[in-house]
Amino acid sequence: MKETTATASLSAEAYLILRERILRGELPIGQVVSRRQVAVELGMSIVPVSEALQRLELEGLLESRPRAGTRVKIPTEDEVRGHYVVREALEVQAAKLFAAVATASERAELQRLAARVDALSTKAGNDRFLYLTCHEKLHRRIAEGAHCQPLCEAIEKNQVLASTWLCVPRPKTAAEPPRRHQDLAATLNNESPKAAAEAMRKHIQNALNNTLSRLEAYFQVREAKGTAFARTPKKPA
Amino acid sequence: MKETTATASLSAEAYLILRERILRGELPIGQVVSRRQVAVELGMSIVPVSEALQRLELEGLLESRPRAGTRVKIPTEDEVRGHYVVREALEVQAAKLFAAVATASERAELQRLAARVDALSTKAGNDRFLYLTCHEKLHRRIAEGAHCQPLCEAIEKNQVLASTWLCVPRPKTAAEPPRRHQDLAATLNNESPKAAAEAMRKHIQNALNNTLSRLEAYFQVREAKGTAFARTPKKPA
DNA sequence: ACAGCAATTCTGATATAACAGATTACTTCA
DNA sequence: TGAAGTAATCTGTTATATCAGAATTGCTGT
Repeated sequence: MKETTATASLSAEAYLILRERILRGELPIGQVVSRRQVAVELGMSIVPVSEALQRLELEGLLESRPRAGTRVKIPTEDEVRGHYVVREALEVQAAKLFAAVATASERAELQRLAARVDALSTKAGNDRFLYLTCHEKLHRRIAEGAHCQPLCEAIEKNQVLASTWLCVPRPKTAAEPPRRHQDLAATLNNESPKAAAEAMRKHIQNALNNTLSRLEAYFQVREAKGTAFARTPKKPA
Repeated sequence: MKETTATASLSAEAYLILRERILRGELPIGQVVSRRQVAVELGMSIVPVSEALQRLELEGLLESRPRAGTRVKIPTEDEVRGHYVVREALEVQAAKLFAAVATASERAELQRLAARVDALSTKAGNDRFLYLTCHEKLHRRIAEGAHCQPLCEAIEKNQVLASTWLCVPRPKTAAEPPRRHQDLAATLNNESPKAAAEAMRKHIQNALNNTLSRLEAYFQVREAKGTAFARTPKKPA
C-alpha cells in the first residue's frame, strides 16, 4: 500500500495524508502533531506542512497556540451542540431539495446505500471506519441529489469535523432501530419535501445524542489539559 | 488614519488588511493581486502574505492557479445561486432560534437596527459601504440572538462572500418596499419561530434576486477572462 | 502586417536558516 | 525534599533564496 498520494503540490499532499490520519483516528483527539516531525516523515520542508496544518486548523480539525504547539482539536460540549445546529440547517435544506429534484437513479442509489449502512450498523464488531465511510457517503449522496454544489461543499466540510468525534468508541451500545437509514431514504424518496425535511431533522437530532454520549469523557479532558500544549516528554534511556 | 492593525502575527495582519480591501471594493472582482507586491507594501516577506492569501482563497474571496496568479474571485451564476441556498438554510435556522430564545434587549436592538437599515436604504446617494456594514450587522445580530456560536461563525463566513458581490453598483434601482427590514424584525420579535422562518426565507429570496441583477454583467466576464490570469501589462515609458 | 518562436519576466511553490516565545529539563540553594 | 531559577530544547513564525511553470515581450521570417 503506497502512501504517495501524488497530487499537484506538496502542500495538498500533506493536507490529504494528515486529514486521512485524523479521520481514521490514527491521530486521536488531543494528539500533538509537530510540523518538523511530519516534514521529515513526508520528506518535505516545513513550509508546505505548515500550509496543510493551517488549512486543517481553519477547518476545525486542529487547534494551535502561537509558539506552543498544535494538536487534534478537543471539542467542547457547546461546540458539538452548535455544530449539529448548523448541520441540521444544511442537511434539512438538502433533504428538501432532494425530495423535490433528485433523479430516479439517485433515489435508487440512496435506497441501496441506506440498506448497506443499516446492515453494517447491526453487524457489530465490524470495522468502524468502513461503517463511517458508508454513512458519510449516504449523506453526501443526499447532498448531491439536491443538485447544488455550494450546499454539497458546505455539508461535506461540516461532516468532516464530526468524523473526528465519531472515531471514539461509545460506552454502551443502546438499542437502535434496525432500519433507521432505510426509513429515512424511503421518506426522502417517496414523500413531500416537507416530510423529508422533518425526517432529516429527527435523524440529525438522534445523531447529536449519539455523538454526545460518545464524547462525554472528552469534555473534561479539555479542562484537564487546559490551554497548554503538553509535548511528548523525552524518553529516559 | 493608521493602517497598522497591530495583531499577533504578520500573517493575521495581512489577512485582515486584504480582506477589508476586498470587502470595501478597493480590490474589485477580477483584480489581480501579487504576493510580492503586497509584501513590499506591507513591509513583510512573502511567507505571511502567502498564508493570508491562502486563507482568503479557502474562504472563497480569491481564486488562483498554481503558477499563474491570484485574483479576486469572479463568481459564476450557479455559485451565486448555490450560495444563497446555503445562506437560506443557515439564516432560516437562525431566525427560528432567534424567535424562540432571543432576549428582550436583543429584540429591541434588532428593531432599532432594522429602522436604521431601512433609512439608509431609501436615502439614495449615500455611502454604500456604510449601508452594507449596517445591513451585515443586522444579520449578525440575528445570528447572535440564536445563541449558537458555530451558527454565528457559519453565517458570518457565508456573509463575507456575498459582500464582495454587493459592492458592484446595481444597473437600475427597482422600487423597494421602504420597511423591508423593519417588517422582518417585527416578525422575528413578535411571532412564532415558524413565521420567523418563513419571513426570513422570503427575505433571502429577495436578496438573491437583488444580487443576481447586480452581477449580471460579471457572469460573462468569467468567460472572457477564462482560466488565464491576465497580469497588468507593463507600462510603456 | 502577421504568425511562429525564443528570451524575458512575471507567478506561486518550496527549501533552508534564523528568530522569538513556550515548555521542559536541570541545576542550585534553602 | 522541595522550591526557584537557569539552561536546553521544543514550538510556530518569518526572512531570504531558489526553482519551475505561465504569461508576456520582442524578435524573426514571411
